[in-house]
Amino acid sequence: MTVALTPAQALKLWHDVALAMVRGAEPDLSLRQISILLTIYLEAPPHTVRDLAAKLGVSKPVITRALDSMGKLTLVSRRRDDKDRRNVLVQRTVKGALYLERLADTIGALSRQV
Amino acid sequence: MTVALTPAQALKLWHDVALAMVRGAEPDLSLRQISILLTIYLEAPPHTVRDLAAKLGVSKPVITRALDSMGKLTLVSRRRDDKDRRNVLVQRTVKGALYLERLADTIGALSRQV
DNA sequence: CAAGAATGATACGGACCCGTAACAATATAG
DNA sequence: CTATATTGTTACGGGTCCGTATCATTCTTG
Repeated sequence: MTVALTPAQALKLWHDVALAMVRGAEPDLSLRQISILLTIYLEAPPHTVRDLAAKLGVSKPVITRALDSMGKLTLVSRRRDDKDRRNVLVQRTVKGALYLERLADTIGALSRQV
Repeated sequence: MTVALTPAQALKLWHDVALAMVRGAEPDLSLRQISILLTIYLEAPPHTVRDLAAKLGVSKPVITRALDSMGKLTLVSRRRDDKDRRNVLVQRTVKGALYLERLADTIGALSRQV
């Protein structure tokens, strides 16, 4: 089943969700951080710093720093790859899953009001 | 006609749109800035600094600074209220309208792929 | 092995944003 | 007219993020 939002519906939904996130108690993640978080949780592992940087079109330090800050919030975690110890594998956490679950509920609920 | 996104659809849509915004050439606006911009363009005027601060649940300086930076990008403009010269009325611009038009198209197109 | 490539992290200088507190301009109340 | 309230802006100290360049570690190649 396809969704097919009209432009007006799209803007209203984006407005409502952005407002809910700004007003909400959750720490304000940047658009880049949210992109990284969603990529980790929606796409198939493994996720390396290099892959994420390429996917987002940003430099590697941007990813490293975003993982630092989201790691402090325990939204993601990092582990060395035993196969190739140069790589770092980015992994999901319970808290990160809960965060996105709440986000999905928010978007879903607001989508019913557009 | 209602939209009713499932949680999985909601996250995928948010992921795709966030990724498009991060990868896009547009200047990266923060979530707060986007909230302000959408409020100005979607809700009925007049929009004052005080009203926007209350609506977003942030302090007035946050609004002033966001208007400064978005004003530099000519996404919004400001004008004194002649009725009460303490007030500042936030106004739309052609460039701001085009920015949101592109955003709406992006969301609309990606919504058809969830 | 040794030399080169690849990966992620760090250093650095600059830009931006935050929240609190003060401020100038304007309006309102007494 | 003076005192008070309201509005938006600015100042300040602190934090975060950016992009570039550099670094340590690890792998690969010859």
